[in-house]
Amino acid sequence: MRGEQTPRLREALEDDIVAGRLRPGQRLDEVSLAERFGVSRTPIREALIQLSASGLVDIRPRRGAHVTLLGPRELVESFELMAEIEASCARLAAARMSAADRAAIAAAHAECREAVAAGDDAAYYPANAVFHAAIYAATGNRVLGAEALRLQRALQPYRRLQLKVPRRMDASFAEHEAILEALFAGDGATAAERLRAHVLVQGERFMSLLAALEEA
Amino acid sequence: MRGEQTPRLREALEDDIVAGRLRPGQRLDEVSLAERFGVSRTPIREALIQLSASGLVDIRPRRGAHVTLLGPRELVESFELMAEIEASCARLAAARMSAADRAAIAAAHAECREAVAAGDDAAYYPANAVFHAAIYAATGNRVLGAEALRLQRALQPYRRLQLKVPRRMDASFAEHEAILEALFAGDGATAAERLRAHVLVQGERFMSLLAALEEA
DNA sequence: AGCAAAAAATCTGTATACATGAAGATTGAC
DNA sequence: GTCAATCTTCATGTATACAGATTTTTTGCT
Repeated sequence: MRGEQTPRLREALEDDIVAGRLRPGQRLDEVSLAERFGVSRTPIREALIQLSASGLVDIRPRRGAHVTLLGPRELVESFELMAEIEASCARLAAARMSAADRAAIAAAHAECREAVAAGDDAAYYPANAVFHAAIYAATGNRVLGAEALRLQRALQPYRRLQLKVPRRMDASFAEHEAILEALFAGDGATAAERLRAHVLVQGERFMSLLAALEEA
Repeated sequence: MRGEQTPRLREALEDDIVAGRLRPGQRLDEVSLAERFGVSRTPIREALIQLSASGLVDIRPRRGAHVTLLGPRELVESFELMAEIEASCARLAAARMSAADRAAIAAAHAECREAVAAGDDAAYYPANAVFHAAIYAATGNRVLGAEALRLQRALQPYRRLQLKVPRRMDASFAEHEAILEALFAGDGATAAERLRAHVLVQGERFMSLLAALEEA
């Protein structure tokens, strides 16, 4: 066949993981996946290796590939890294964003507002991701932006759970508003601090949820 | 054979790239590499994919693998990302480092001092890397630390050139001293700012060098 | 009936084979 | 002599084959 299998497979698997159709910890059998996608094991294997590198899949020698299941410690550390990177994005975006960047952020924020007004969790979820991504893009630094996006996707499966926390959506939107205010005022330091806290609180709330779940 | 080839190959190739034996832009022919290491193309291919994910190798469809050659823009952006991450490390390390972490940083700094005293570029180079790595480790955040190390290695091939700038070693060491002072005083904000500047200046100096080279 | 040990089945890791697309060489024309 | 087009060669991408290891199942013993 023509040389287009591996990227397609990687994207398909990535979508499955990020969207939650494949859950953290689940085994990824090469033969089954090969049959499912109608290809041989080779491109499946290559796609899994790539996903392993971006953190979505965990491959251990002779034990196969599994959807990454972060332990409590790694989860806290990952959210902290995310918070630091997003804070950097905010600081740089405040200093550099173009009019188009500003418009994109405002548009994403409006999307979030609509979801909140409608009380629609399912709609807030992607709108939130777009809002954050718009800030990454506004830094003008594509390497930094790509890194932020990679982390965002790696943590997506875990955020899913946490959004079920009551009233989280409203609190999240209020935080967005404060971030946006500082950002548009050109106050990078404040925007960075608020965005850092916004991300960190997600990690903390998730940990609380995790602790509660483990009690049961 | 036993399942130990791919990791070994990845490390060998990574060493070759980071140490400069394989230069940015150089082609990585799968068949030649397979012959050189006495294995088939399969594990070579898997190692290359992994290196591609960590940024050391660039694979383009039907065009083969090459040692990553960052363009001017990507280089500036990568150094900026590195600067942001290292600044975060400094801030967190100042707040959290243990006595052992402090000792490790001090030891690495002493190594750097010896290299400077001896005027030994070749020795300063790895000692500098260890000094920075000690700060990453002192954050207590392994995910963050791993990310910082990954970037450090990806940029290593470019730093090599830049260390040839006259008197850069002395300036670098002086900056280390200022960073260490703030760090040991528990002043995370100052340590972060100094480390950020320390990394950024490397990127800028490199760009000047690059511009000078392109003139010739 | 429960547990342990051995055998069978299965899956991973590596090697090899083959086809398609790309790069280079050679030949022909201007 | 130079440029272009075609053909040849070669490398990548995918498929398939095979060996070793791991896991599961089955069987025998307590």
